[in-house]
Amino acid sequence: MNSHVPPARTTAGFNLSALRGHNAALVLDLLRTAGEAGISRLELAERTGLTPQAVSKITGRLRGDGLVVEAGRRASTGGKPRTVLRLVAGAGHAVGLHLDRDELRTVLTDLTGAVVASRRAPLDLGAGADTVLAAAAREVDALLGDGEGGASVLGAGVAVPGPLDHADGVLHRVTGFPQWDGFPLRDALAERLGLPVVVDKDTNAAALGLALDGAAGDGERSFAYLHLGTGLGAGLVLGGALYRGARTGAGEFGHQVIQLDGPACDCGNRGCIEALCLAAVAVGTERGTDEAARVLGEGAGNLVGLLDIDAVLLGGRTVSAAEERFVRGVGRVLDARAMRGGGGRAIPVRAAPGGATLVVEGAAQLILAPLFGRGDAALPANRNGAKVI
Amino acid sequence: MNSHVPPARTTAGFNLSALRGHNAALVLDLLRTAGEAGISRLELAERTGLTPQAVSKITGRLRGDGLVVEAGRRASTGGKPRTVLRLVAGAGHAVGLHLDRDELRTVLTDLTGAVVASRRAPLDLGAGADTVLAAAAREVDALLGDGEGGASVLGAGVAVPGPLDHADGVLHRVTGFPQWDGFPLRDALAERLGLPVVVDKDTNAAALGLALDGAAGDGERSFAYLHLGTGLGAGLVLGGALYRGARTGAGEFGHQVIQLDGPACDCGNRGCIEALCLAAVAVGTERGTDEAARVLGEGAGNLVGLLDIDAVLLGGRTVSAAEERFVRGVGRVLDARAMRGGGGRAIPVRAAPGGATLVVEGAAQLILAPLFGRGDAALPANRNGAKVI
DNA sequence: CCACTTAAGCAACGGTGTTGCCAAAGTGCA
DNA sequence: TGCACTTTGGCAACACCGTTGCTTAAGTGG
Repeated sequence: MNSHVPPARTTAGFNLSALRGHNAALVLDLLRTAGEAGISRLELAERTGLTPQAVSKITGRLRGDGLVVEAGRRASTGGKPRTVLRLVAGAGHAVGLHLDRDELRTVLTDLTGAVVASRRAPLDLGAGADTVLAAAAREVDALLGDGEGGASVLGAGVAVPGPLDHADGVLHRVTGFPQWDGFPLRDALAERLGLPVVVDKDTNAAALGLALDGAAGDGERSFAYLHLGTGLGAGLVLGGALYRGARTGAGEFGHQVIQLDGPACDCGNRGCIEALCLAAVAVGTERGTDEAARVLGEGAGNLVGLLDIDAVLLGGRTVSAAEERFVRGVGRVLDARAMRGGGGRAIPVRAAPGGATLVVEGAAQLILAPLFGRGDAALPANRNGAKVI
Repeated sequence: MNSHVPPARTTAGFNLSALRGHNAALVLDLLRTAGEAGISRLELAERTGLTPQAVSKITGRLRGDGLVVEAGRRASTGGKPRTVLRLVAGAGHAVGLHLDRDELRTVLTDLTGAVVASRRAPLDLGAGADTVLAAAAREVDALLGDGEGGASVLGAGVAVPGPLDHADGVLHRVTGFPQWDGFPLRDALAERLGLPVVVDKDTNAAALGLALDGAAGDGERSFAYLHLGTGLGAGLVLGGALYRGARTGAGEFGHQVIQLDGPACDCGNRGCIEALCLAAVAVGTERGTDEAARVLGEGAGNLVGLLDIDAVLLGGRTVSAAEERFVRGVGRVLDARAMRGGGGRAIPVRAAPGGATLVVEGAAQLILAPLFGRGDAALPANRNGAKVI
C-alpha cells in the first residue's frame, strides 16, 4: 500500500571507496593517538586486524598524500627494526570558534588538534546576527593572516551555547537570546568565511575535544562530560565518537528532574539538577559546594548506570572554582553506589583539563574528528561539510 | 615507555569479506523488514545506496544460499515490472529461552522471528544450576523434537532477569538469587545444548525484539523500552541496534534517583524510581497508578532528554494491568516537558505489544539480530557465538 | 505492430585486501 | 670477521568486491 515511502536510507551500503576511507581513517586515528612517539606498521596491523601488507599499502598512500612520514626506527628485537611512522601535523588545519555569551574565542589547530594560533575578543551574543557574524569573520581572517595554515584549512567548527540542530546547522533557542531562534548559523557563516562549517553545542565540542586529546584515558572510549557554569549541560561520547541522538539534541542533563516536586526551575520543570546545583552553589559556603557536588553526583550516577560508561569528566567555571571539592563530592556518590551495587568497580571521576580553551579546541575537532572516523556514534548517515583530503 | 600495551583493538579494520558481509546483512535486513510483501532489487539499491548491479550480485548469492527467493512481480510502470524478492523464513531458525523467576518459556522462531513452536513450564530459578540447566535442555529438546527446524537452528538466545555480562555470558547477581552470582551460563548452556548460546538481560531481549519486529515505528531507530513488573528496568535501542554500554551493563533505570533523600530502596539508594513507582502502585487505587505513571514519566523524560530518542515503549505485568493509564500518564509528562522546552514535538509513548511472550521472542532475536547487522550499537568488537550462514 | 520505457543480467574493469615470496637490515654466536 | 637466524617490509600475482557500459528481457502505449 505505501509504495510512496520516502527513500529513508536505513544504513549506508559500503563500497570499495568507503572501505578504503574507513581503513585509512582507522590508521590515521591510530597515528594521531600515537602522537610524537609514532607507531610502526606492524603495530598498526595488530591494532586494526588488517594484514601487514594492507597496512603497508594504506600507509604508502597516506605518505604519498603527505599525511604521514617515516620518523626513525625502533630498537631491534633480533631482526630488522620496525620503522616508526608519524602523522604530519601540518598537513591540514582546522579553525575552531567558540561563540560564548560575552566572548569570542578562535583557534587555528593542526591535524593533531594542537593549537597553532589563537585569538580572543569580547562579544555581545545579543547584538544581532550581522554584528556577530562580522566579528567572527574578522577574527578568523586575523587568525589565518598571521598563521602559516592558510591554504590547508579544512573548515571551521563552531561551538554555541544552547540547543541547536547539528544536522542542518540551525540554532534553536540560545538561552537568553531568543533572537537567534531559527537562525541558519552554519550556512551563513560558511558563506561568510568561504569555508565548510560545522556547528554544535559547546558541551558537545568540549566532549569531542576530550575524546580526541586523550584526556579520557586509554581504554575509556565512553564517557560523559558534565559542564557546570552559568548552566548545566552534558556531552556524551559513546564508543569513541560523539553521541548526538536522533535529532542531534542529546545531552540534556541540567533539566533532568532529580527532586520530584522540587523547587521550580526556569525551564518550567520542578527539581531540575541545574536548579538544585546552582542554588547550592549560590549559598557560597563550602557546605553549599559539597551539596552541589552531591546533587551533581546523583545525576552522574543515574547517567553512569543508564549508559554504563567508563568515566565522568567535570568542567565549567563553577567546577573550576572548586575543582577538588567537586571531583571528590561526585566521586563519593559514585563510589557509594558502586559499592552498594555489589562488586562493580566505581567509575573514575576527574576534572576535565583544558579550562577556558576546552570548548574552542573541541570546536576545531568538529572538523578533524570525521577524518579519523570519530564523526558520529550510532547514527545512520554521517554527512557534514568538511572537505575530504 | 609502554611498549607492552595489550593489543587493544580500537575498531576493526574492514576487509573484502567484512565488506561483503556488511552489505549482505544490510540487504537481508531490508528483506526482513519488507516481510511477506517483499522488496524489489531496485528498491534495495535505493535504500542501501549500492548500484543495482551490486544488489543483483548480492541477492544472487543470497538466492544461491537459499535465503532469498523471487516471489512474483510488481505492476509495471511503463516498462518491465520489478521482480519481488522475499526472505525465505524457513532457511534458518533460532531458539529463545526466557528463564524467569517462576517460569521457563521457550520458543523456536524462523529467520523472520516468527514463532514456529513454543513451550512453557514452571521453574524455580532458585533450585540450583543443574536443575535449571536440565530443565532448559529438556524444554529445548522437546521444542526441537516436534518442530521441523532441527538442522537449521543457528543458536539459542537466553534472557535472564538481572545484571550479567553479555560479553562473556556470566551472570552477576540475579536479584533474589545470589547462588547464580558468577555462574558462566553461556558456556554451560552451550555445552548442554550443543548450540551457540547468547545471554542477555530480559529487558535487553525485549527491546531487541521490539526493534526488530517493527513495533517501533518506521523511522524510530532509537527508543527505550521501560519494563515495570516485579522491578523496573530498561532496554535501550540506539540507531537500530541494542546499546549495551562499555561493560554490557547499560539500562539500569529502576535505581535512578529521582527524589533526593527520598524513601530508602532495597538497593541502598534513596528515592529510586523503582521504589517510588512500586510504592505508588501498591496503593492499589487509580490515583496510585496515576502517581506511578507520573513518576515513570519523569524518569522517561530524563531519559528522552539525555539520549534524544524517537519513542518510549512501556511493558511489564504492572503496566499491562493498566496499560492505557500508564501510557496516558507517561505521555502527559513528556508532552508537558516538550511544550515547555519550546516547540519540540513530544516523543510518542506506546504500550509494547507482545505481552508475556515479548521477552522469549526477543531472546531468539539475540541470535538473529547479528545476521541483519543489528548486533550491537557503538561497540568496538562484535563477536558472539552465532553461526554464520 | 512498433517505438518507448523500465528491469536485470553479462562482460570487462578498476581497485581492495590477501597470499606467497624475496630482499633488506638487524642480532648473536662461532 | 663470517654466517645462521630473526624480523621487517616491499613486490607480484591473485581472488573478489562493487562499478561501468552494454545487451537482453518484458512490459506499456499509441
